[in-house]
Amino acid sequence: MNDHSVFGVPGPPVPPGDPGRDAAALRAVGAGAGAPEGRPGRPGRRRSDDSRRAILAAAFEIVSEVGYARLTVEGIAARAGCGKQTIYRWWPAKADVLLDALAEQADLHVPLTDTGSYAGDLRAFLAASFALGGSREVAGVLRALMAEAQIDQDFGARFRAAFLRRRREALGVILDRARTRGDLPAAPPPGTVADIVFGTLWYRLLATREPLDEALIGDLVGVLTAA
Amino acid sequence: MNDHSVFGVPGPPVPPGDPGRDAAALRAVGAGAGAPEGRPGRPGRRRSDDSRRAILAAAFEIVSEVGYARLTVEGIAARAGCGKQTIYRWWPAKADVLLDALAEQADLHVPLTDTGSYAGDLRAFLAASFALGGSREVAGVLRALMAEAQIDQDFGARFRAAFLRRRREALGVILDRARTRGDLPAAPPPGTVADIVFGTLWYRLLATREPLDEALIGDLVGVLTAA
Amino acid sequence: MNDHSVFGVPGPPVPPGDPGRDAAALRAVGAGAGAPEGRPGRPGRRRSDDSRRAILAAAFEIVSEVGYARLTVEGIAARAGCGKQTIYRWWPAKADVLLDALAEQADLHVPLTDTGSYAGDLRAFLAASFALGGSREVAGVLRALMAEAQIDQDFGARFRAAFLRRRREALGVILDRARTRGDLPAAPPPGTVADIVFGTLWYRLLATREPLDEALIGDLVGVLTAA
Amino acid sequence: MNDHSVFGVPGPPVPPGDPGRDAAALRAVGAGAGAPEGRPGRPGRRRSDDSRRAILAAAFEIVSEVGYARLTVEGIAARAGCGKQTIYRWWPAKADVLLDALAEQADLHVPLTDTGSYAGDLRAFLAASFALGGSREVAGVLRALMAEAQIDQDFGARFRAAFLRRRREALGVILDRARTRGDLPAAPPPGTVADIVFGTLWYRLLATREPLDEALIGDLVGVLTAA
DNA sequence: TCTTAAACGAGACGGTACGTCCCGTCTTCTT
DNA sequence: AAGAAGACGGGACGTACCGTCTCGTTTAAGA
Repeated sequence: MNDHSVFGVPGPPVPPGDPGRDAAALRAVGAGAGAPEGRPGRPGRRRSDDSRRAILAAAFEIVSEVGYARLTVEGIAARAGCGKQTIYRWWPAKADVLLDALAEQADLHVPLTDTGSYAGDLRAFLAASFALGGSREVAGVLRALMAEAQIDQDFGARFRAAFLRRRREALGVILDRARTRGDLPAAPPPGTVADIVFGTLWYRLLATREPLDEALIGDLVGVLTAA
Repeated sequence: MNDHSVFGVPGPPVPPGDPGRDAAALRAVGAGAGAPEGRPGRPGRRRSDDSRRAILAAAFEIVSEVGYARLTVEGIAARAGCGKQTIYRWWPAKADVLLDALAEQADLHVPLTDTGSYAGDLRAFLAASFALGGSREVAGVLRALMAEAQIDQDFGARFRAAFLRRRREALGVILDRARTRGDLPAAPPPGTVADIVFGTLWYRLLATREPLDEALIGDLVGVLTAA
Repeated sequence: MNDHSVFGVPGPPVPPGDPGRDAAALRAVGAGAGAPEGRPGRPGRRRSDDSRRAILAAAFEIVSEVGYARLTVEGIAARAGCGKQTIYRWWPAKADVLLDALAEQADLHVPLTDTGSYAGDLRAFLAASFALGGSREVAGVLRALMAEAQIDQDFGARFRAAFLRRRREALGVILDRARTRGDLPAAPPPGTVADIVFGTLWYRLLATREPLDEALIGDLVGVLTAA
Repeated sequence: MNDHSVFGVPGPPVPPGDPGRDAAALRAVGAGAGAPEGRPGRPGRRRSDDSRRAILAAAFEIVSEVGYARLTVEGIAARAGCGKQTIYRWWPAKADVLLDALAEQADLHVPLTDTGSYAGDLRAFLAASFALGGSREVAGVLRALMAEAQIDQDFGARFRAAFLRRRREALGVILDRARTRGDLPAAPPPGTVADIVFGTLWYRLLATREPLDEALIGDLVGVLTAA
């Protein structure tokens, strides 16, 4: 397997053991995006996949049209044609809806194809990451999620676990491979490489809002393969 | 002059020529932190400096105690013992209050002492910047401001102009000096150096929330002086 | 049927045919006092009758204690233990709340018993009307409503339709009966009789604030049955 | 002297004895309309008559244009080109400004010419009173004043003393003359006559808002001279 | 087939904060 | 001392959403 899925990798969508109170929270991150099957052997109506998709689409559209500040749960429900409770039942906060919507709308898969060299792998990884931010809508959602992660501590934890950490793990695969191969520079250490790579990327997105272009990829690869 | 003030450098706080309608909005960013002098030769009660300071202190305290999500204009007014209108009169949004509060509470001056080498200058710059983020309260405010800058477009523009750009300009002084001195590496270009430096810094603050430590300074300086 | 209810006479409180968009506004005047039944066969939580009653009671109490000038929607909500929106959802203005509270608290029914003579009917009508104004609280509410009707044009129209007109209609029944019976004086015409009767009553209430006593009843009946 | 001035009759406009704290309140009612002379032998700037007139005119215009609900002290000051303090210095409430504005704008003098008969005097009195209410603007102001008198107890007392009582006194002159002359009916007593006359008049103004026409005069005179 | 249980749409609920308006007071400089 | 100007502390407005709580309805699983 060459690809690394951002969401949904580690386990089955629904924890089979305990459909308890916190199940929604767990499901909502990384798994809410998956199939909406409630545990099979249970009475009662099943989760509506139509609603789920309508909600994600509505959230993505609204945030694209009017921005995160004007994204409200009531607005999502109205556009999706569902009740508010249906949203609160499955996602703990509107940012989680957006996180799932991102996974639904954008291709978050990072190619981890072995290009034969650390520089090549890095270049491919950066190109794919930059492509993501190339979409105005996706960039807006990413900015909103990172912002909300600062404001809502709980969502921050979920965002780190479900999104940021997986990107770092993906980069980790490349670094492992380079170490095995023997063309990984001694410095800086892998953790710092990740900080520099993702830091630069996010800084462009959040602070300068300049496009993520080819030149930057060259510069970053240059800096990280120099020593 | 060796120091570079983050706020208030380029010009006098109050535009001397035209005390026009939008002066309040202008003053509120980066200059609202300055003295609250309405032009003296004008009728009418003067802006209360007591209130101004009470508001900034209240904002900083509240955000330190309960976080940005629970910082409200009403809460600031209540703690500062002033009316809400007094806040709205001088700051366009609560984030602007916080931006001024930051300038009031934290030492935002960056030392630009010439240490004799690019590496030394960079090391000093990073140490001072990291020291800022070392305070739990200041780090919290910085996170909140960057978050709000993503959510409120107008504040984003003010935040970039009043804060982010000035930090880049400070770093620019170091890079200029290195170029003159002749020990600036050919790559990466200055703009990318800034992206990498600030990107890494902010990424630690926003994403990993790991402490900004000595090791990271060494790694960054190493990477940027290698080529 | 001998009695003439001030509110709710012409039809059932809730128009059975069409529960349209403006139903709330209609219900709020003269019918808001009735049962709070949203049509049963509708989804969604029903209107809370506890809240409705608590709001009316709170409004009446506050206005009795501190006067109409210090009656605020926020105060009503606080005392009633409900949200402000619950008030705004069902009444267009605080005066309408008070109008319903009046109907809830005071006996606004006017006895139209046939006493056998115009003078007797009139005397009974006046006695019942005066009794209303005899309560300090009810008199205060009536003054406030008439005042608000002057200041808020829209409420004025509702007040006339829901209160003033119905009183006139009640008096009209007496006049009709007298005409049929043949003991109605030729002059003045019925409309003027109503103007004189209600005018004198309201003038005492609003302008002189003297008690509405037996002597005045005698004088009025005397004047109107003289010719 | 045949005429009876509504305002300013009983005494000199400025109480000569004590220019104390409450002087403004006293002067403001019925006397604020008079000459704006501060006590002559006093240092300091004299009261500006320009401002006084500008304020009264502004108040009358605003209330005519947008109604009493939207009449604010700030609005008056802005249109009059004066400071708010200048209003608060001379009038205790905006309704008092309006009361003075009414006296300034409308002819409130009631003709007490002796027509030779009670019926004739009454007819002339009513015609003059009805003429007042014929102006849309003046009617609006009267409605607002009576409304405010219900809501603000203190203004109510001033309004009764400065306006309502004087109208009653004017009618009292007619009644006295009729008694002397011998053509005053035994019933109803003078107080009730005033209640009926003014009650009917105000009721038309406040409640039915129908025009005050000739027919009503005839009916009233008929009723009151019948017995 | 009937019962039970869950999810659904709808929408009212108690509540918090918003940003605005205006109050009446308090400086400040000018007349 | 009064005037224009205008900032001040304060209170209420009417609105927007929050997250929760009924409602009647729909859909499934188990009896």
